[in-house]
Amino acid sequence: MTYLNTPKNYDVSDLHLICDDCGGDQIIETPQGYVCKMCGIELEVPKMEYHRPYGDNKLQHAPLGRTQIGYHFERMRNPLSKRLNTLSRLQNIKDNEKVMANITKNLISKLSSHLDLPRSLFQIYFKKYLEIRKKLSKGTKYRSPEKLVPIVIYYSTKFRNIPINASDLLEITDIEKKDFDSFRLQLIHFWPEYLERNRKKYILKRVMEVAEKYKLGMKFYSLSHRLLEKLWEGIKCTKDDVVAGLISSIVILCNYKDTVPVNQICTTLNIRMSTIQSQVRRKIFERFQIPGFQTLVKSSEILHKLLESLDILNMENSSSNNKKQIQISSNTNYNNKKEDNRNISKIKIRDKLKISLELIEINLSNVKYIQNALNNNDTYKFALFNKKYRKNKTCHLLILRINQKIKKSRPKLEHQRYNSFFFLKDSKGPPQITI
DNA sequence: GTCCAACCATTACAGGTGAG
DNA sequence: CTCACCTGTAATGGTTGGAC
Repeated sequence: MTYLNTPKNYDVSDLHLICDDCGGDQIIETPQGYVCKMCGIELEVPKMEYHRPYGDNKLQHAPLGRTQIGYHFERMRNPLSKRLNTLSRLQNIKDNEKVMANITKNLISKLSSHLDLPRSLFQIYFKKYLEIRKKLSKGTKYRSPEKLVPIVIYYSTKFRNIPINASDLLEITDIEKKDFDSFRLQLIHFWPEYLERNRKKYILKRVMEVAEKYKLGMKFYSLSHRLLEKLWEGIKCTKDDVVAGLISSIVILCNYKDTVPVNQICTTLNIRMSTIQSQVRRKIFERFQIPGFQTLVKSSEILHKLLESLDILNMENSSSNNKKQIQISSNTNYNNKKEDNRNISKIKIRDKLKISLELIEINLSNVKYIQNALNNNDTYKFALFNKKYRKNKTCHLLILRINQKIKKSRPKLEHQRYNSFFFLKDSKGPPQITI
């Protein structure tokens, strides 16, 4: 490759350039380089920028920005070189935190623009980054912007119910998936409010994305919404995208089977269809003890019957007319709030499936699941807190006895959310509650 | 109308990962 | 070490469209 040092006031023809492609000598100069007039090809010969020639008897000064105090040899020859060195060293001293802040800002900008995230979130990311970094002790690996920024961006975005794809994020960052995942457990210490985020809102946003992409309309959305509300307690213990995929797939299989393949929905939500299949098998069929599960698609008719029995498909009767709300009057009303009444709701799964089961949902506020020697395989035990607890440090004990017939299908309790849970019973008699 | 290849959806299963 | 959960992928099945 030939490098040309082209002085001012020269003619391109003086350079005797020849086109690499057609061999023509009609070459013109453009801002991008030399171009053949005949075939329009840009020549491989690079166009070099010309500046004034170097004069070793002059100091090179940059006109703007930081002062450039000559080259090394020039400085050495200068009688004031020691002073220049000192000044140069002083000028280069920078506050480390400022340097890190700049790196962080650049990284946030880069990742946000790659993922098309709203520009308005920039300051939120930066503040959250500083907040978490402050809590991390020096020397910890997550203090570096390369690791902390992706984590902050991911969780801050999800916290605001804006969909974000973790694998896309990981692709353009330096953090390993292993580190990214392991910080999830630590996140609770630095950001306990994250656990309180509105997951349902995020999931419904994902469902809305599916509805818009495949033009399924608002009916699809409202069916999914109702299904989510009815099954929430049983299906919530997994990733948000999986829950969104699960309810979308069930509604698709029941009402839109010929419109969109389930596989497409899963691809849109970045999950595997096999995941949805196992979710349906365990969380719908095994949970409700419905026999006859073959595969996801082949079981669509049974799912349709289930949705009918849950009164989800009947949009006209959308009011909860078959949902019994039972208020338990109690003098343990904490802070005199209406919401603190204990609600017991029953949803009957009708005989279309010939299953005589009832799904009991009990929402309890100010309770704590007791995990100690008091527990055995036959009961759940909860502590009910009230005003008395504050004064006397005493509380009521709520014991829920599990019906022996369905003991095998005892649902797993999530240790983080005690105040609402489901269990199944057969149709004979009410659940036994001892207070 | 039939055949066949290409493509896509679905199913089945092995394997990775992390919690207990 | 076991189990639950999820992912990745090969195998299988079904559909579509072009050639004859």
